[in-house]
Amino acid sequence: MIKESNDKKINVAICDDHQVVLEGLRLIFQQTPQINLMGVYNTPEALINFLNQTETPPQVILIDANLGEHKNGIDIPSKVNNPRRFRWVLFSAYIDEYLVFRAQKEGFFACLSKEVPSKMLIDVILDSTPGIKRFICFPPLYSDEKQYHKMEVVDSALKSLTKREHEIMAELLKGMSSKESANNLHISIYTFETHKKNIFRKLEINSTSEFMRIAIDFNLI
Amino acid sequence: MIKESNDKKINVAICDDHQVVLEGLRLIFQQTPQINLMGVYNTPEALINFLNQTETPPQVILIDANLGEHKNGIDIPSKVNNPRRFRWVLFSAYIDEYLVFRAQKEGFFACLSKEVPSKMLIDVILDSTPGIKRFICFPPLYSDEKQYHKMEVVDSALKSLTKREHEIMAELLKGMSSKESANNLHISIYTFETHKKNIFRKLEINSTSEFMRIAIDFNLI
DNA sequence: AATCAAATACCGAGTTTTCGGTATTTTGGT
DNA sequence: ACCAAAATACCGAAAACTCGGTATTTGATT
Repeated sequence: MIKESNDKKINVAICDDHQVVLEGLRLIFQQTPQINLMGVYNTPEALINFLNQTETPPQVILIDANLGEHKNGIDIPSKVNNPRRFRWVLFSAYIDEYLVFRAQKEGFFACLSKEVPSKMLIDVILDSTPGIKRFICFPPLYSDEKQYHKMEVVDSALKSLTKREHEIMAELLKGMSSKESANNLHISIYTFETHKKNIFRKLEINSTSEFMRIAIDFNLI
Repeated sequence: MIKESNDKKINVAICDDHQVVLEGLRLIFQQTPQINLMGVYNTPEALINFLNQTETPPQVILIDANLGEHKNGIDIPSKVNNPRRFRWVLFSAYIDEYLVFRAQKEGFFACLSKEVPSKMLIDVILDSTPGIKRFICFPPLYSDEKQYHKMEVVDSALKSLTKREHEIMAELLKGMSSKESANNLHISIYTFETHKKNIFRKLEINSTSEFMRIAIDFNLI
């Protein structure tokens, strides 16, 4: 699985839950002399384990955004010791403003759609030498000031929610009435509405439909 | 791009908007003697064009569910002349009950998650000989009677919606109030509510949250 | 010219949600 | 044992939504 790094090749590790992508990338990288594929992982745990233990670290880590079972590649750097040792490249089937927003916050070097030709992927990996600071995104995304504000509000709001508020959110997402939801959680409808009110205030919204829309836009579902 | 069919190899065509998947599958199939890869397409249009014109049709067509820009691989068979000439295999990053439900309705032979190892993918393709009728799904999904009823209701309801009702739906999905939505469409709030009422009746639901939930479950968004 | 589906608009009653309060109990940490 | 945060519960008024009606206009088809 793991090869020794040799010469001046760029050492790369990849993580994707799709076997064909993994095997495809392996074959593609094998045909690229400048790249040395060190490790191929299909779960974030396996990758994190490798990164925290290896003595010959990769320069670049190519990681899929959607790793199944609600796991997101974007959360991986923060779970690795000294994540800034590596150049993280996010590789995703679906790219939207919020994904790019979070990728930048988490210190990713680039965010690429899986639609890009493999040549571009290789170029980005090979360009990933120390010194380059600019965040690379393809296809490029535009987000206006209003959108950016909303992303910041939602992002920090979500982090400030309590455990119970998260449970109320999960209940809201089922699309039932407050009465039903309160019953499900075995609490008074008043309590449910209070939690809801607090969530809405933090998210700066004022209706359940708006909440559902945010859930869609911000991948809460 | 297109090779002549030779001997007893299974002729396969594939369509996926992700370049690395396409290149990966090409390399994988090249290493599989029983498979002859006839064509590789990154848009449904290119695939449909090929299928409607070729004189040496493939036996199996491997097609990605999500083809970007709201295009879905599931809709392709119905756009091809005599689609039952081919064995359609759906290959998707996300699999849920509704996807499988629709795949079966559209006459797909199998529905596979992209998480499956390439060996399984190849096995399914090679098993795809005339005579086998059973629908293959991996990972297998269970859906109870209630879920199935809901899928049937929603599926037929969606087809019965008028043009305007689709526009009202799109507006609903924005998560705004009826007043705002009616304004956006330049119609009276009464009209908007009437359309909404009719949509709800067809979908057998009675709140906007429930509608949003359906939109999520049934990929209306 | 007649017909039918679709789109438009309105009414009213009952229900639910939204949101400003206040207040008590439970829980976790120092 | 104390403190602060979290979770619980309730009130009331305004707003919004749901849903049963009815009814007119528009557009396409026969």
